[in-house]
Amino acid sequence: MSGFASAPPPDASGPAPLYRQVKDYVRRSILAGDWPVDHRVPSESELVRLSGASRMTVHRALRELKDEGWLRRVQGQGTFVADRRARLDLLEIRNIADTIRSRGAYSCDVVLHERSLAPPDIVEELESGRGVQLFHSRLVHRLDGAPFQLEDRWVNPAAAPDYLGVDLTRQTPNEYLMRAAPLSEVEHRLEAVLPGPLEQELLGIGRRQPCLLLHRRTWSRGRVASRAWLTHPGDRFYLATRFAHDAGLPLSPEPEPEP
Amino acid sequence: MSGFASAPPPDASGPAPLYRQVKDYVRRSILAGDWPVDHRVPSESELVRLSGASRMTVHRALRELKDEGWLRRVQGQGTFVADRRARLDLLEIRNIADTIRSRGAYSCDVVLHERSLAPPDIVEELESGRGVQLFHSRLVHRLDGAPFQLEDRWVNPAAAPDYLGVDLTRQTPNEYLMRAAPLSEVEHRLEAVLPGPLEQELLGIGRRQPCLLLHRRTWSRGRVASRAWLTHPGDRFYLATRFAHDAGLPLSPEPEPEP
DNA sequence: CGGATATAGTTGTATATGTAACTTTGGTCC
DNA sequence: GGACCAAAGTTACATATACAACTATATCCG
Repeated sequence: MSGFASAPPPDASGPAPLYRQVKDYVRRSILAGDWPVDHRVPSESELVRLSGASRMTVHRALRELKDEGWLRRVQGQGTFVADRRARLDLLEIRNIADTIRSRGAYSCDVVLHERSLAPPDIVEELESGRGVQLFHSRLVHRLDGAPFQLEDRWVNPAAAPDYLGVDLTRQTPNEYLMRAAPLSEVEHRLEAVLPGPLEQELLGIGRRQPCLLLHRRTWSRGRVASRAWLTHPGDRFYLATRFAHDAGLPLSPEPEPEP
Repeated sequence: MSGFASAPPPDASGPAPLYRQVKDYVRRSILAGDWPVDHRVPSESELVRLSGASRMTVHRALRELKDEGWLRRVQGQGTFVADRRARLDLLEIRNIADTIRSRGAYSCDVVLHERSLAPPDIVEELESGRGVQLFHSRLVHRLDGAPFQLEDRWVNPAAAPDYLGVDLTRQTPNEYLMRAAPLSEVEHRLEAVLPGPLEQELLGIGRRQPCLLLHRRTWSRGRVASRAWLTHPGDRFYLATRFAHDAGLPLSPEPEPEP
């Protein structure tokens, strides 16, 4: 076997770090279906042998995959493929590209990117004048090639006049807008839906697959800058975050015996 | 300064690992407000001096904090406190019960409220011993009489021994637990699902009605206190946050007059 | 057979060390 | 003054090594 370094980094920024190669190898094996849930992943020493990396490097790769919800590790026992209903953060509003990149290779299809006349309800939500043409884009964000999120967005030309000139494959709408139209306010609404046929096809999902739909509206300089629908298959993991409160513990009652 | 090891592990399972102590120190400094956004965090070598740990250990702590969104690191430059404002939504998810009350008359049916032997996966999630009986409750929260949310919850007796004696029609599980087992940490996971027949009946919804399913796990005093499934018909509003950014203020053109 | 014990294999943490890449700063030279 | 270069300080990656903690299995002994 061994398929290390078989997927060179899509970007040309030199070879990926070793730990990353090991991660990719394991992740690919899972995504390809070679290792089903609860399958026992080669041990650290085994992967050392397979990859040629040191144990610390292999350990780091596996630890990060565990933290990201791909693996389940049991001390004294081994490493296993985790149940994929595990976490992925959607509601973390940082841009989708970073979220995906932290878990695999990011890519996207630009299905639509044009100026067009919006239906009345959109016009109303964007609080723009009637008859004004708006920018409209639709993207499929992909993780390791598989559809991950469908983004349908209307943009207010008054807030981001250059939107049509942006290469959305190099910069997500969110990334561009954050720069071009500094965010002043955001509104979110979350919903569970059964998508229509078009969305089903773009996302590559079945008819009975429920999805999370995140409605999002952003303001900039007192104007509505954009209105987006972010659709996300609901069986592939979801938002998870863990928030520590510090439980009211004293902040530093005991100084430090500094040598 | 120095407040290392000031927050002893809430659980009594021995001292926290070193890298964890360093993480906690940095996180505490941020949460306490000592280090504002863009504040420059002590360098690795500085933290080595302060903590007594090795550089690798300090490096791991900072790297994980970066991965978790607390820090921003720039090679050749330093480590800075990241801007987490855009992630506030996560915190908003906490008070769902209050959300229900704010919309109308609240009532609930207690479908189940007992001590019972939990299936293995639940036991694992609650991190309780095998063979230990746990508390189990299932409620239908109603808004103006109509089913609004289905709550299925397992409670750790070690964290809330009196749970069975609580009148859940007068006090929601969440309300009781907040008092009885002070919250130290929360984990959420969100999912879109098509509920099974039982849930459909309890919620009074149709076969093709997708729902939002919020997984929730709470910690108290170092223990997992409870694990809950909150099911919510997806055609009703679920989460709506609007978050203002202090639009008028410049984005800190002058970050930090660091001596 | 049953139980205690030793052993091998696994993951978790920690350190010491080295190299590479990047940024800022300061100085030198023209 | 301007361009170039060197040095210091920073983060990033990788390795070798060691020990600790935990699990499962095999073995020995009564």
